[in-house]
Amino acid sequence: MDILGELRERFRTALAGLTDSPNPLLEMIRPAAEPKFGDYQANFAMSLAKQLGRPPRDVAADVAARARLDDLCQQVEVAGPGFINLRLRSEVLATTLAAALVDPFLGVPRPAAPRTFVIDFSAPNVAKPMHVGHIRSTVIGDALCRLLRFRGDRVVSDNHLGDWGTQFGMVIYGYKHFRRPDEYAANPVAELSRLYRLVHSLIGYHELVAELPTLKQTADDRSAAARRLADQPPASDKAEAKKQAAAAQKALRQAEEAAKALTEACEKRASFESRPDQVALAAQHASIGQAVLDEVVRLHAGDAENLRLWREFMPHCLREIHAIYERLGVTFDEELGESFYHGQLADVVADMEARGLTRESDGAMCVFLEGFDAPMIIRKRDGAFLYATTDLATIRYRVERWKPDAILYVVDHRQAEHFDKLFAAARLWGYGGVALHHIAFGTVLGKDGKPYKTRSGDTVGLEGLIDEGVRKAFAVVQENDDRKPDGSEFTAEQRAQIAETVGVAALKYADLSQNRTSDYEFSYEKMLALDGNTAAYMQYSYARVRGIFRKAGVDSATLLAGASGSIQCEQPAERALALALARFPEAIAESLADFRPNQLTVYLYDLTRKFSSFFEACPVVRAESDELRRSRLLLCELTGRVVEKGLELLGIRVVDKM
RNA sequence: GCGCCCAUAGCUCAGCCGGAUAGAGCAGCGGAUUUCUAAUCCGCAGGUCGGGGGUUCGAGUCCCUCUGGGCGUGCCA
Repeated sequence: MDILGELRERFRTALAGLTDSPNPLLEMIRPAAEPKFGDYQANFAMSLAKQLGRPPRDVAADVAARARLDDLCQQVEVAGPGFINLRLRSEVLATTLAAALVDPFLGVPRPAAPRTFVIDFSAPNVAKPMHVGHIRSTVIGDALCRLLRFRGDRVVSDNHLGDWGTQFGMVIYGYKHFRRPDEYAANPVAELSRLYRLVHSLIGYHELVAELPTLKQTADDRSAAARRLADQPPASDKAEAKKQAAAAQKALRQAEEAAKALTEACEKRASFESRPDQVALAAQHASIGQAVLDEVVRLHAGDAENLRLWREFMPHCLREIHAIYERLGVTFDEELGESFYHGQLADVVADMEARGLTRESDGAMCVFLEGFDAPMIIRKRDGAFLYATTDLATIRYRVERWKPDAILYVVDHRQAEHFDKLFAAARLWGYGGVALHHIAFGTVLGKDGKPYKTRSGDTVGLEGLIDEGVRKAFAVVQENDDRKPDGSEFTAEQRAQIAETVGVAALKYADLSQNRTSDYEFSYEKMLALDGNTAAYMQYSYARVRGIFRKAGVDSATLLAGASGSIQCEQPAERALALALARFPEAIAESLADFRPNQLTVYLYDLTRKFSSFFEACPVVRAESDELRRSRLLLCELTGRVVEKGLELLGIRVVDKM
């Protein structure tokens, strides 16, 4: 049973006749802020009293009486200005948990009308190695798929691969000019990756050199501006003088930043130029940037050679990223990348044109949208299409093929404006029937508060990130196993397996436990911490549950098949754990209300803490009576299952021992 | 310039649609182990929720404004 749902239904009946819109009021029934207020509290009486023009406490008492809660609550009291505090009967907890124990959905109610979601996430460029920037989309998107499916909705997960853009132009150009045939034959993925990096660095060098004069100019301008402000005589007015000082400070800071940027650029150039072979290559390929774009144009135009190379490279690139997905435990129903939509783009533009939605401007085909300064460009002056065009084609395809109720885009918050425009354009185009959501997330930052990079300023590869996490996890596993009082219990292979599970879990959990909208600071130390809100803490709780069953010599199946007997909640720690277990449905609902997996991590942390307290306070195997032992074993069993399921919904695995 | 986002304990962060005395972890301090995994538990200390104004019975949460920071901003994705 979903207790909160049941309480709301009781109050819905009680509110009949008092208000025409009970839903907002029912939303105000929630878990109690503090244990001393009970288990749940209803906060709507103050607001309802206002509407009715009656004293809030009277309204609260009246509605509480009409809700007929006696069978659910052992105590219902009106407190403060009109809060209704509710304390559940222990029998209600016991029957709720008994039902959850035999329910594959652990008490989470089935939806009356399942909906269909298309979830667009991960979407890496396949021509270059995945990096830290892909972790959030991949992990959050996967968790949302799992959560929605568990709730009973239909989900189509779609990896909208970047398989048709500039990155492929780089690889093709690299292959044509720099390939090492032997290495390509031996290890195509590594060689393609090398070619990508080489071309990328050559283009980067040329751009850097081209950019240098501008950087120098900016640095000079800012420095002059800062000096000018610093030399300004202070204003006589105090407030004005303060403002002046602040402006001078700011100008100085900007000047310093510009100078730093210039210095860094010069250092970068010097570093590149310290290798004569690189300089020679750069000189030989002076217009490599344009040449790469030309390769892309040829590919898009159907050039036989480039298309052949693209078809040859794709399987290698896909194998590379799939290896990472496998390690992360992430799968997709579809992987329809940009290339899939290529043939549909001209028609998208033609169709929108035919409907009178477009207007030509400076040679580009545009959709002008109300509320936006800049139009959405769907065909460039040179005739090429853009990602906006592909995104529109993708919406049309998805709507026609899957008829979804909603499409979710799990994409970096920096693209918010793009999606605002895209969704507005889609509505204009006639696709207003499907709900379109941008599930935005923040940036992964380094210790310096800037986007996470290696010390030399390169992006951090995702595979290396996982390896490092697993390596650090291994050290922890090893240390703890060595320290066990009865001697270590794992083989080297077991240690490695545990480390892989714990390390990957730490990485994913660290990401999922953040509010997705905020940036967060990446730290191995934090994510692999042994306590606090970390994956290891959850996994440890699960392992402890399994440990109890091993010690008790009971397995879950025989426990459940055994003679019935209800769960007791005499001890505060037992009751607190029972209540937390009964709230699993609320946690699922809360996580999906605004697509925030961190709501589930908050719940799991609360649950496992309560389990730890229970573990300390309440002996299970050595309980005073068989009845109590059985009751506690049932609590442990459900805890294990909820933790395992909760982590599974986050894409995280458990281990029996650690 | 315009637009969006952010500012909560020393640090990293929660805080749901406005609800009672703002919560965790880390770091700090003090306890607990002959006991089912101490990868743990219990306790102490730590706050002008960036400043100011407003709406409300009630504001960290909503509105206005200022300050500081991040991001985006017509032919990249």
